Amino acid sequence: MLNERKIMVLQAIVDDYIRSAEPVGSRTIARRYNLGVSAATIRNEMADLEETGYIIQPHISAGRIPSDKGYRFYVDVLMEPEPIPEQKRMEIYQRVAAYSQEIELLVQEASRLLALLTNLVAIVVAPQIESCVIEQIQLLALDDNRVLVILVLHPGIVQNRIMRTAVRYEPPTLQRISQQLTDRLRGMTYRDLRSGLIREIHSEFGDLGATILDILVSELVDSRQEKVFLNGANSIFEQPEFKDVNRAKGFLDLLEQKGVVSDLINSLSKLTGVQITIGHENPIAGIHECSVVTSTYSIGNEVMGAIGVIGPTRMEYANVYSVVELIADSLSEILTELVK
Amino acid sequence: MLNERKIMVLQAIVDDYIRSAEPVGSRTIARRYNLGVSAATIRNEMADLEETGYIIQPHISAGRIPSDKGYRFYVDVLMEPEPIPEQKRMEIYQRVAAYSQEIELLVQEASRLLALLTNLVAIVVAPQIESCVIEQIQLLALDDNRVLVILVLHPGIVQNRIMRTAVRYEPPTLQRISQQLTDRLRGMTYRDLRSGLIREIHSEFGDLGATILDILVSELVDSRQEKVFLNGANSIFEQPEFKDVNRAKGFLDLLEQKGVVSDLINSLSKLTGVQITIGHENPIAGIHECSVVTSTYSIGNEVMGAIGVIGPTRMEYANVYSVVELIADSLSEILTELVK
DNA sequence: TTTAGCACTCGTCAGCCTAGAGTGCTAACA
DNA sequence: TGTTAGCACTCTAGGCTGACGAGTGCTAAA
Repeated sequence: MLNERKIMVLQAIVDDYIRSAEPVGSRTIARRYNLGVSAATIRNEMADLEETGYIIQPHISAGRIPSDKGYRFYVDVLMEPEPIPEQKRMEIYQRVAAYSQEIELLVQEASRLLALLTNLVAIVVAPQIESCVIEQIQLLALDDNRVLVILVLHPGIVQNRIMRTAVRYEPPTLQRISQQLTDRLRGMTYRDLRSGLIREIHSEFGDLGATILDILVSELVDSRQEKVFLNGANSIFEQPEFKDVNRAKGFLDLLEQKGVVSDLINSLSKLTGVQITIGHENPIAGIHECSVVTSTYSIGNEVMGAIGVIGPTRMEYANVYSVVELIADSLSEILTELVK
Repeated sequence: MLNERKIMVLQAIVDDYIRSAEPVGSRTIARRYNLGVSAATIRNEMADLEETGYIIQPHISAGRIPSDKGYRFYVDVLMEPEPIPEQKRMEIYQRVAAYSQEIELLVQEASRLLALLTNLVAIVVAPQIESCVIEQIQLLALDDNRVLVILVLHPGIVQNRIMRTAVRYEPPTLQRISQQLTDRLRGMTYRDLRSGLIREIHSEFGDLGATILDILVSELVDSRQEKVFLNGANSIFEQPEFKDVNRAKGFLDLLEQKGVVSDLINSLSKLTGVQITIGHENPIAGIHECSVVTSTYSIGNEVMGAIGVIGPTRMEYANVYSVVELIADSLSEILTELVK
């Protein structure tokens, strides 16, 4: 469909536009990229490219910019992921690894780094405790009327909650109940807990045990809404497409609605590896002029969450691709190592 | 110094400017606020007010806007905190209280609410664990080479960290060490731990105990940098003073440097009650055109952190004052109740 | 002391113009 | 048949201008 020269012209347009954010004219291409033909010839090719939908003319006397279809072709066919030098790879890995005491901090740092390296808005969905396996439940007497409930989930996630009690519970009692609960629930996931099973188990325990089960389930309600972190929201002001305040504000407001972002990320990260979604390919209206680059991160073989960036369709795909991939991989590696 | 009428004129200027964000002219005042005198008279008064520094003329043929000194007078003398209807007070209290399972969530929610109600950027400094008293230390075997260290601090703050060990520790051993550490450290603060004391204690314990002490101290390093939450950063775009993208970006970038904000808040919240700092009164260059309204929140009688908003000097002081006060009070009340 | 009137100063905005970039078309050329 | 040069045309960005309106300070009269 596209002959050699058309492809070269398209590539020149995409490259130039990504760099300059200005519509690219035929003369610019002829001058800057020496394709061996004159501007007039390039004009003809551009007319064809426009007719087949790869490029767009914002107004009649302007240069051309890539369409979503043009970017898609670029990403699928032309783009070569920009290699990241080994030293830089190490640096990034180290910097993320420095936060490996706590999973949430780790993920946050990955997000921050991602924003920094791409100059885009970084989005990270924290590990989803829904599908984590319960490892241990421990109760701890704090004083006469407070008990600390500690829940340890498989890949090293610890959650706790303080519970009020009417009477004092002695350590041996708590120890016994801890053991009972652990024996009964070990190996289950949060998801299992929610599925009616809870009611069945409820009766097996005394008052305290039942109350704790309730706490676990209500905890679950919190965890249902995934934790999403945004980073580098400010950096979008560097992009000329957001020089208009209202547009920038609209975009940020949209991202602020956390449900929106996690839906987006989840819908995109069904597949493994780096996914690129361009403009109107995005399921959410309102970001039809944005592209999203995501990947998932895992512990062992299990996908734990997603990470990605969002920015204008005009973004440095080759670089962003590599960075997202690298950070997702680093994260997986560190997390896997962590729970080994 | 200021006679009755000058005060009325000043009040009119401040009120009108806060509302409209446009320089206020003498005719506007004469028309809108019926002071019983003509525009010309008001002009004379305004000339005097300008000479004594209460108002400023942005350019020669414009109306007047309040200076920092003008706002200061307004805040100290003229302003009456805007009463919040009982029903709304309840609503706010309830909404914050809904998150009382966990202190950090609670504080976050207060911040979110503050941003929502004031349309400004809300800043909250989370409880400072530095000055919290250690209540209990508990060790829990997770598996052959991981031990969970749980630290319970006095006002209901729980921290945990997973520790790698070379060998397996049996529950009784861990129980014994937990008890030893708790006995020895109970009643101390993080701050105490840092102060050389640690080395002294170090030798009293075996390998594991010493390692755990180290973890507590390194935990401390993290906690040193206070947790600061920003909320509602987007809302500043609604303020006309930030209609310029670069200015807005500069402001947000400044706030992003978390050290800056916590220094700011700390320096302002030495005193109890609501503090208002206007324009150049602020210690930080870069926000000389902003005002900051802060208050502290406490558990019992001990100040735990600070909460506040930052926005352009032109802000609805009366309303913001009341809201900040209410939320700080609610927070204190809920937290105090929580640890009782 | 207050007020009306007047001359004066600016900032804003619409309208106009120009320079520059870019196009499509046509005709000539290889 | 594909390529190129030339040309007329279109459109935007940006600068300039002049009218308008808001606002002031000053003066003189009440």
